[in-house]
Amino acid sequence: MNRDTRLSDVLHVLLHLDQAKELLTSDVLARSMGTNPAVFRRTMAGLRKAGLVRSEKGHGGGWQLARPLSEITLFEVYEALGRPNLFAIGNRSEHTECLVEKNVNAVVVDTMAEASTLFAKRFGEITLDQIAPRHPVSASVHTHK
Amino acid sequence: MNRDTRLSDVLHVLLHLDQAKELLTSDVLARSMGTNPAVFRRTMAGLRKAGLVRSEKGHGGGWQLARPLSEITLFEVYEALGRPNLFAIGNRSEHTECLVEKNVNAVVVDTMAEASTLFAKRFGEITLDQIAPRHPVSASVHTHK
DNA sequence: AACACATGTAACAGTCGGAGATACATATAC
DNA sequence: GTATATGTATCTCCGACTGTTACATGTGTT
Repeated sequence: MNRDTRLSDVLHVLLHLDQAKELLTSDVLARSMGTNPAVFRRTMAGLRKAGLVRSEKGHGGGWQLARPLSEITLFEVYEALGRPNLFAIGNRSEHTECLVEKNVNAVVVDTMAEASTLFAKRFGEITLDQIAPRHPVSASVHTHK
Repeated sequence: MNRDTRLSDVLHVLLHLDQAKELLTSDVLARSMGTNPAVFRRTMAGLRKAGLVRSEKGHGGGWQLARPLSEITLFEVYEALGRPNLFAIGNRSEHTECLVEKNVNAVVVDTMAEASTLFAKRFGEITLDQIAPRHPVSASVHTHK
């Protein structure tokens, strides 16, 4: 399956936004993310609704952080993306008459729930400033390729 | 993304195999799994190679357990399937020059590794007899729909 | 007002991996 | 030899993220 890279993509962008003094355009940020502006805006829409970033239209417009990195947890970012599915595995049918299948489903679901809790815990503990490089090497946004 | 249901499918089948006195055919087992014989055989091929089950060709042939449920862990089954990918999320590129991206990738990868360890631990602790219903309600294999 | 610039979003094609389906070779019991 | 079952190759189907194009909306400049 194709890996859903939105979380890591968006984190990357947020850290770059923090290093920037002015607004950065979708065009520039999409390039740093390795994709195109439309995909970028689609992905960032949730973060804007969640109040993590602001965007300005028109001449001189672009994107900026709405809060300092220290006040944004990784979990909030994950939620703002719409809590995308974490797992590639699962049960064929959630509701079944078969007792055997019920037991199997329970084991798989329980383990996934545990893992899910672990994700939530770790992500909730980490604020974005903890991920930012201590001594920013460059204030410029790089481009891919 | 489509959920990979092979693990739960196969567990389901193994528990039914334990309840059966004789060999069960791919046709019967595929029906109980809710799929068709070819998919079933493709999925079970790994378990046969791993020595968890045996299969006999020809008239009166079919499948049987090669070991008692108490000597098969959930983790062994997972391995026999070829350790299918557990997660739907990931990083866009594993190797990058960007320091920011490196940090982000590390956080995501580390958390996934932790979750992966949790899966391995839980799965390793559980033998299949622990999932089997205590008092088998029926020795017959049900069919879907 | 006209224009350039930037975001917002809809609509549709591309991609990748599991799942479904068919065909056919191989092996075994009767 | 025939019926029965597995073993496997080869397609197509499907769903979710990704990529792309097109166009509407809003904003600053001249």
